[in-house]
Amino acid sequence: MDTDNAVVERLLTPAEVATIFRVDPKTVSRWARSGKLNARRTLGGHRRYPENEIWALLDQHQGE
Amino acid sequence: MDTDNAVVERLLTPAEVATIFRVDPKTVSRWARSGKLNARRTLGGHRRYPENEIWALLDQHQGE
DNA sequence: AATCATTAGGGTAATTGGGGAC
DNA sequence: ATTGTCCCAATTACCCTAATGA
Repeated sequence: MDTDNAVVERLLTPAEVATIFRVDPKTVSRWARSGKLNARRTLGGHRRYPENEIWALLDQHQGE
Repeated sequence: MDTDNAVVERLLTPAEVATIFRVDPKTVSRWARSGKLNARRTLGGHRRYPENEIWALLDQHQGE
């Protein structure tokens, strides 16, 4: 298994992003819908968020 | 000289697909059973997924 | 042959999306 | 203007056993 260990962007669930920012998961969805947050979709329509983007946004809003 | 380098579709295991979409392997099985995902079968009945299709679906559901 | 991780099933909790409203 | 909460339907996660894969 794992024939080709390509670097795939790791995705976070809405709940995980919500925990990181200390907000409600619904708020995370609002961010995504308003374009503030980039998101992939599962085939069922649930959102998955690129981990590196989340951390980048966290750092970016530091010290404000 | 590339005598017999036919383009063979690379197959991914359920666990690999699950990792890519950040879902449970069972969810991938449900996608296959509902026709959302194309799948081949091992002789024992386990599913294998064409890699190309997986990446295409992941990219396709980008945005919004 | 024997071990151990993975998968297919099926059932039942938990999460998520969407919509609007407060 | 942003966030949290409530509702509902759909999707997904976790539980188990038996079979397959390696």
